[in-house]
Amino acid sequence: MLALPLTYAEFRAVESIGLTELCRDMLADNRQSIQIKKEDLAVRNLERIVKTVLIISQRQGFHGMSLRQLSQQSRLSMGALYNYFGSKEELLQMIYRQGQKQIHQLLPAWIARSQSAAGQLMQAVCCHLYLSEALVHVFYFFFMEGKHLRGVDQKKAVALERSTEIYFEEIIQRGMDGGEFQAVDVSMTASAVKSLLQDWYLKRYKYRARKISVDDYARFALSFVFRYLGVRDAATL
Amino acid sequence: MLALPLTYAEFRAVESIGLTELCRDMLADNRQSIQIKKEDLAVRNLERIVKTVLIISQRQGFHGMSLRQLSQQSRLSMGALYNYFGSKEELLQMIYRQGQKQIHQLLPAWIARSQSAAGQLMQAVCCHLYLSEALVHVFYFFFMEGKHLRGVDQKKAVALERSTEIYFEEIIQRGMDGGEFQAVDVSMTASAVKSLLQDWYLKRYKYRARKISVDDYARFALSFVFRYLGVRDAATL
DNA sequence: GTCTATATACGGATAGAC
DNA sequence: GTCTATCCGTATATAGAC
Repeated sequence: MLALPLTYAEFRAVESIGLTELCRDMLADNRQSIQIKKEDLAVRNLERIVKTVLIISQRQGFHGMSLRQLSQQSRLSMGALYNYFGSKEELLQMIYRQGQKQIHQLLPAWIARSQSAAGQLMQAVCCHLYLSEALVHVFYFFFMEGKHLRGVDQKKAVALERSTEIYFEEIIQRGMDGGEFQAVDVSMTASAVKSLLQDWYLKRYKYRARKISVDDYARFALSFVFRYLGVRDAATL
Repeated sequence: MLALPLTYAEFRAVESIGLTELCRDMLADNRQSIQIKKEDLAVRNLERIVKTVLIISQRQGFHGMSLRQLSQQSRLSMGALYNYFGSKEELLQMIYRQGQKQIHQLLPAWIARSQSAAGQLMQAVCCHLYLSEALVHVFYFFFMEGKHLRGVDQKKAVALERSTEIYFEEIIQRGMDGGEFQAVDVSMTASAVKSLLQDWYLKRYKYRARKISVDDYARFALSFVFRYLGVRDAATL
């Protein structure tokens, strides 16, 4: 049995990640366009809004969600909503940009905590899975709605997708160069790893139904990839 | 280098799969609700409609597509459109149901062409990849819009997803029982295979940019999985 | 700060001319 | 069979009362 460098519980104890924190940052980054003065109130309402957006979008897509529906389910009037964003499109962008920041901040930091390529791969896989677990709805939203963004935001979404893949490419390449991993197609392997990680939040309902925890999944994904990379006794890493 | 049981070119030569064929079937299955008498004309227009729906939906989602937009881009008037479907919702269902039929018909037939578990796994992976290559836009549409279906169709979508996974579970289980594969978690492994197959049509742009052909991808995916299953010389299969 | 009421545009859908 | 014109509901967004 492969030993994880850190469990989800440990991760959560160290990093404070969640919708509340996300919304606090969101408020800070959009202070000029959000009218509300009282900090607490603003964060609380913003969280209600974002949470509702994520839930409705998961079922109907962001396009399919009307602001009336959002207003009813978040129990904020139409007028009140417009104190928090200028337009429906802007709301989409706000959520999107905030989520992107999280990944950019966390992933490299956690990778740096290990020296060996195998260790870094474990850190990266765990960090990505745990982050997507803490913010499942956000990640799911990203995947489904990212394609509907336009202009600059569209480019940023593609760039984010690419940049996380590059982290994996670099680790795999370093592992091959250092003799830890056997020779493989680096970009294809990184791509496969990414697809496994995405499956976790795209098929959340499935894994929940089967009572697979994120720790279970991390162990499985890592052993799957390590075997391909020819890492014999991943158990002792 | 792993030898594929069949290439994409060979697959296409045997099976006639494409949007035209899909639309011909679609017309046959909805003969009562489609007003148009002339067979050829109906198929041609239906294909224009479906093709346009898939393109617009890929960018904006089905919800985000207005029928006016569909009318303009397909160069059929609003009135004409309504000769081919009764409502926007019905159009979605028509496309969805037709695509489902394809998978249910093809996958089991191709799997049956091989005896060994390893052989069946190759057949299943190739068939799934080639089918999704022939109908990329349809598969992409399925994944993105399947979540927005309601009622019976929602259930059917989940059932389809599950049924293809079961094909893989069965093959892997049989391979383990027969000693061809080493012991693994069957459901997790099948799930991982499925996620690799989905990546092909979900990230089509990426692989096209990198000039990875579907044959390349099939070889990679199979070698990745075979190594996990402990199949030593997949090259000679 | 939050609400209700409303302006304005756009959505799906249909009727009826050609 | 196809088109144009139009109905009518609902969408986003805003103004102004409280």
